[in-house]
Order: sequence, then C-alpha cells, then structure tokens
Amino acid sequence: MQQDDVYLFPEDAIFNRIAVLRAERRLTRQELADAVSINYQTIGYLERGDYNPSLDLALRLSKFFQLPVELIFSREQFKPLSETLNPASTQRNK
Amino acid sequence: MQQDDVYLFPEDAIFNRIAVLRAERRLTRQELADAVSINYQTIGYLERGDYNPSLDLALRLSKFFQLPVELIFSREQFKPLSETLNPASTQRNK
DNA sequence: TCATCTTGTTGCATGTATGCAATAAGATGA
DNA sequence: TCATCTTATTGCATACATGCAACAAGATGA
Repeated sequence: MQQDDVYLFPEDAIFNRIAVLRAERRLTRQELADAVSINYQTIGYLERGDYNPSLDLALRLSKFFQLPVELIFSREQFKPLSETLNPASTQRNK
Repeated sequence: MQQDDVYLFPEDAIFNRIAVLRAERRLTRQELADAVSINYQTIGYLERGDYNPSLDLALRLSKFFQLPVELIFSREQFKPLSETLNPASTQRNK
C-alpha cells in the first residue's frame, strides 16, 4: 500500500490491542495462544484483523490480560496507549 | 426437566443478563433487536442461551445498555442483580 | 369472540471463527 | 553456514452466529 493510498475500514470492523499487549508482556503468539487455549495461528489472524474473536475468546483474553474487554477491543480505532495515558504528548506529524 | 434433575452447563457456556436488562427497560425483543440492528429472533436465541453473540454484537449491546461488557456477559453464572447490589439479602432456600 | 402482540420453536441458508497442515521467509545465535 | 524461532500465508474442514419464514400458543384488550 502506497504512502497516500486511502484505506477505509468496513464499518463493522473491530479493532484490538492484542499485538501491543502481547509485545508489552514479551510473549510469542504460541505462548499467548497456549494461555487462552487456542491455536497460535489464530492469534495471528486476530492481530492482523483477519477476523474477530468469539465473545468467549474475547472474555478469555480479557481475563488473561486482566483488562476490561473495552480496553482490548473496540468498534472505533484505538489511539496509541501512550497518547491515551498522556494526552499532552499528542504529536501532529503533518 | 424434573425437580431434582442435574443439568451441567458446558464449561464454555457464556451467561448473559439480556432478558433482565430488557425487562427493566420494558422493551420487547423486537424493539431491542431494532436498537442493535439484528433480527428479533436472535434476541430470543441469546436470552435462551442457544448461542453466544459475536463480539461485535456484544459490544453493540454493551453500548446500547451503557454497561461494561462484563456486566452483561460472563463465563460464570450471574448472581441475581438484587443480590449483587445487596449481598446481605442472600437467601438460602435449602 | 376475535384480532393483535409477544414469545417459543423448527428448519434451512449463509458467513465467519477456529483448527490444522504445509510451506516460506526473516531474525538470531551457535 | 546451519539450525532454530517467529511470523505470514494458503488451503481445507468444521462449528457456530445470524437471518428469515412458518407455525403454535399464551396474554391482552376491543
């Protein structure tokens, strides 16, 4: 995808922070997958947004990360966690 | 099912408070279904526990009821809301 | 009584979440 | 260099979420 190509997400897409949370905890997909009893490839599908998890899996991930569902999954695009925690840091790169 | 038949929920069942929340707000299934853009029969399926909603639908219901996902859906059986709000009221009917 | 509303149920169709196997490719470290 | 780890991708199979149509049955109110 080129620099200024525009890509519109479908209105029913669900965004998630799985990759970020996994990176923070320095886990491989295999380790995270084991922790929530799914196939490691499924973590890849979720991180890439290929499809959404079932509610059951979302609740298991929420429990594993010890975070409310809404902090991991959202129908709106997430702002970077850093920005969420310190709004003053917002960068305008335009 | 008879009085003392034992029914074990499958370990992966998800419980929900949709029927209670809908009753509180005095909505028909049709009205709730319209509010979250699904078929009214699907509300029936969810209330009866015939199947779980997708994460997308769970988030829409959560938004509609203005409640966190965890208060509507759980991998554990819910205690009655009344008991949750006033634990001292717990009844032992044995 | 009759019409309407609400709910339960059955049956069929479609799309999607998930598993799993196989392969490729980049990173890392011996 | 070679082996190993991690990730991406493709293809196939299965289970389940959802829609929709049809019908039955209880409640309610004219």
